[in-house]
Amino acid sequence: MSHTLGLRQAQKQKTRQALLDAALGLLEEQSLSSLGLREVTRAVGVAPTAFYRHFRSTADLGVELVEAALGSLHPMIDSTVAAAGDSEERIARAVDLIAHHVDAYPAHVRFIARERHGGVQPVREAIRRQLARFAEEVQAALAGHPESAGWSEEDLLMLAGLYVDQMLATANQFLEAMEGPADERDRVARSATQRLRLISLGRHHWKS
Amino acid sequence: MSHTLGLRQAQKQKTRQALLDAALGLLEEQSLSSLGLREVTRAVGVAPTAFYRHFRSTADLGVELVEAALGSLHPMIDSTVAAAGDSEERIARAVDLIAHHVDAYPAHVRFIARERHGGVQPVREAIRRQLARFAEEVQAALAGHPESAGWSEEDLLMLAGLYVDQMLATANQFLEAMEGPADERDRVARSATQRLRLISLGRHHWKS
DNA sequence: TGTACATCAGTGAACGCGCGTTCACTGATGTAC
DNA sequence: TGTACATCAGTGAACGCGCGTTCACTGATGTAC
Repeated sequence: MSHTLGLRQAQKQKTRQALLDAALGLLEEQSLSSLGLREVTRAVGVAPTAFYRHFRSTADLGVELVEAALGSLHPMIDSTVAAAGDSEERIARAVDLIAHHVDAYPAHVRFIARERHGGVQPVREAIRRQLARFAEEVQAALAGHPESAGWSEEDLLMLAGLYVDQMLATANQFLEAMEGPADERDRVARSATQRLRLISLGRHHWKS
Repeated sequence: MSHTLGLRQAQKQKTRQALLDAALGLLEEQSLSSLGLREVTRAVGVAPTAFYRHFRSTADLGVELVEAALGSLHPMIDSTVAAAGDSEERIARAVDLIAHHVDAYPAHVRFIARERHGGVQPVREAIRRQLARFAEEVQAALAGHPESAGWSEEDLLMLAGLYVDQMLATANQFLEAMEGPADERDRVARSATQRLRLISLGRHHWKS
């Protein structure tokens, strides 16, 4: 390692992370636009004023949460869209990957769903940017498939956007299923698989 | 007409509607979970306590807004899914209908997008119920098509859900396009049309 | 290693403000005769 | 039509409370020599 953080910096990072974690927890039951700075500091156990050492406002904190929730997700694309195997294998892998991601990070998934169209403009913008990046990356990965021969750039981006929307819709359905009966999860997985199969079918018969 | 409302009842309805309208306006820039009762009454010009003559809470008002935003939309299904014409004609009509609806009721569309995954549980529930009804109605309409021969109930509902999600996604894209350059609207219309074409293609090659 | 000074993450008191909710009220509308 | 009483949508004062933000502070950590 090139440089260890000083004690002071390390402690600051720890508090900062605690604020982010506490906020994410509180956001499971409300929207960012009603999240109070004092709520967050109270949950962490620091003075309200300590908040300002890390964030300008709760909106600012929200933008950071977007990065935490979506920033690390980009490598997932290669392991699905650009992976080996036929359509059916890729679909199974994608649905499985989404299910596991929702299990591992339910609060992140809920946060993105909630704030994508939420009341805080900078956060909406940050999510929109990240999702646009996802769409472009999926587009690039799709371009590598032999099935994409003859497709225009525009239509490939259309298909990529459709896939990204499906990814989010499926993640939300898994999330909602967590609060219902146990077999609801399987139902969601089956339905999501069928949706992707139908899209895949449409793709293979596109302008051919 | 069978009975005219008394003056008192008529005036009460008028105030009630003014509260709903004012709330919808305020919700263009924030989430329901941060909407204050006093904000709403201030916008209307009545005393804060007057609010309680009409709603228990802002969450209660939100549920009423869901009915206002989605309740009147059910007849739209017949004029698209169950209408005459081939796939291409139905797709053009659907995209056009969505575009006009967003132009006519932008605040309703924004409200539904924002609160579908928002921080107020009873409102989320109300939206979920309405969308489930839409999906069932689309399913029933799809069942009337000759192309649906051989489809299982489950797969028809899957397809119906896909269409409902597309409807919402497209409405949101039109809404976002209203804040951008004028040609963005056309781009959204074209992309939505292509998405529906691809889904339609997949549908026609399903298990055949 | 020790000393003197600088930095800065977190503190705690204080502020003015708007919130949701309660309560007894007013006065126009509705109803019974 | 007129009178006496009931209803009830909207009022306005009052309450306790938590909010975001300011400010000067403290004391542990960091740095220069």
